[in-house]
Amino acid sequence: MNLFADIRSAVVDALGRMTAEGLLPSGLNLSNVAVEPPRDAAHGDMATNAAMVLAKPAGKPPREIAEGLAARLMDDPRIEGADVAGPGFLNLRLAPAVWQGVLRQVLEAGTGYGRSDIGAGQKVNVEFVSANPTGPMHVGHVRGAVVGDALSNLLAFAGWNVTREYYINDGGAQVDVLARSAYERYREAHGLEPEIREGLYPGDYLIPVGEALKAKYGDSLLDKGEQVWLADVRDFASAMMMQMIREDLAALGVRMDVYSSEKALYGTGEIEAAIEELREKGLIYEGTLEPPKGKEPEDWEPRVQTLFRSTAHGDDVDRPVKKSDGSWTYFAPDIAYHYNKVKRGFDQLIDIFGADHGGYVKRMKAAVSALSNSTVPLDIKLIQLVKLWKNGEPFKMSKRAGTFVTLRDVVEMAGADVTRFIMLTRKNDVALDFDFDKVLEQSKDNPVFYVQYANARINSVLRKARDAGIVVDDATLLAADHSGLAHPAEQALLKKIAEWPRLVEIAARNNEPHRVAFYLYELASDLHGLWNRGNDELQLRFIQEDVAVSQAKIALARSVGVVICTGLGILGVTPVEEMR
RNA sequence: GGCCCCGUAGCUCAACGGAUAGAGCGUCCCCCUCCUAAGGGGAAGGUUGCAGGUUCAAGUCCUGCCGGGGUCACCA
Repeated sequence: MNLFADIRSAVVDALGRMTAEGLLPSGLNLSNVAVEPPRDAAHGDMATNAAMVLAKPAGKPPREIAEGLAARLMDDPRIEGADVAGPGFLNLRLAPAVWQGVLRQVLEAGTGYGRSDIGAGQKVNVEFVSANPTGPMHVGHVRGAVVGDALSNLLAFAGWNVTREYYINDGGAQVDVLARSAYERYREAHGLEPEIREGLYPGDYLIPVGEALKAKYGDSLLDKGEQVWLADVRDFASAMMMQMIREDLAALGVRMDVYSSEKALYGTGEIEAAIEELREKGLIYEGTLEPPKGKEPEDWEPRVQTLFRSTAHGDDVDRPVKKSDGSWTYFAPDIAYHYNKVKRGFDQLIDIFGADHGGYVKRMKAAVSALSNSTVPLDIKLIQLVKLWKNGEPFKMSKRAGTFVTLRDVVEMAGADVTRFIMLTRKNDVALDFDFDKVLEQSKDNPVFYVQYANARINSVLRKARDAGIVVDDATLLAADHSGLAHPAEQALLKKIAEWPRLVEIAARNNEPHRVAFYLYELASDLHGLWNRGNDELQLRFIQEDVAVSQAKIALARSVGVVICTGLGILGVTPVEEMR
């Protein structure tokens, strides 16, 4: 289905024949042989670097290899031209019918066009969001949630077996803080003055938790010491927070497959087992860390700790897994959790972290490397900050939480579709400006609108055509004679559509869903361009006097629409049919 | 100071190790008897922070600097 992969196969076959004829040595490594769209359309439709890659190992000048390759590729009816250019590129020109055939592929496969099997059914776990259950999700979580979800969609589309997972950090001190904060709201629910001391969570969102605690416990917890109520209130409050977080995620269109609890790891022996596993590999020892080089913390004192020899797996220093009081550091359950993922049989792990967690990448990779004997790759994507803007100035206030802007605020102000798309208009490791005014604007400055508008225009064509009595169902469009689609603007659009399967594979291989958003923008741009040329050149309009000609052109428009809908589906954005 | 990310057109950003580094905004010029002008076409604009290295080929990989951000042992 991937035309570029198909032609690459032809190139590899031709190279094989050259080897058989003794023109090339056998056993050449072809992994770097690529077939890709040239940057400059004047270079033809596709280009291969085969001759340059093989020149050295084959001991022949690149141009000589390229000439031989060209001659053999010309036997392929799909290939109309093969010219050696530059330092040894082989530029290929494909028969128009090949490009027109793309329409049949799209109209046959529908939104399955571009689906790939490069994932080969491998099990991949995508862990994302993993916010502490101490309050509503805020802006900082939105981007990670969207990237994780879109990446999951993308990988599934490319043939991976994907599990979306949320790791609930409910085992640390911050849930105790939550409990104490909720307890004050519980007192408040009884008409007492809450004491929201420094360090507690002040947000109004805990008021309902206080009410619920009152409903459940009546006044039985009042005037009791913390040791009486802390555990119960903690569990109760964090469960309510998780409920709220699930609803927040749902509002953004994100659904998790698995929620894993940090707390649930304690007391089950899982942490101990994971550390024991490392110990058996000789990676756990009692020792003292050197103080950080250069800038030594004020209160530094040498201390004997239980350490994980993460330096054996690429980390810079070894990392403590136990505190001096013998309890686990936060890292220990993280190790156990990742070990758990390895044991569940995932072939590949992906973590989506905030950029402020960049310091944990090496140690986490070291742990997974150690525990999986380097068999399970862990890719960690760091998500940079989102800066909110409104009316030309930074937007910080939230009516709901007071101190921070929540996910809900963003979704309610911008809508889930717009929010999701914009969050994917930057690579994950670059900071992103989210301007409420701009993202809601209906103009070409706004990429969401721009892409949606292209789709709306296509639907408009289909409506008009139907009104004119032209049959435009996919089966009819599929059967139409597409050979008239020869104008450069039409061919350009066909080629762009042909790139979609390749784009999917590249994006999936690199775990980079933003590429889909950029592609859709380019595809929409080509559509708008063709559309506008129809203003001057009537023969480029989709709807013509001749029904058969119309159907061919509408097949092109419809195919663009299919790809836009497919791409938006991967991003988790609902296509807009009409934009009145 | 160590480590991580970023540095590309005036601005915001793309570019699986491939050819003459691309879009959008902004600036300038132009296009509505026409399926949605909520759009489109064109011009100008670059030593890809600097210096080396690897490679047939480097914005991309390696080393060292410069600048910005993040992070740095019993917090998660």
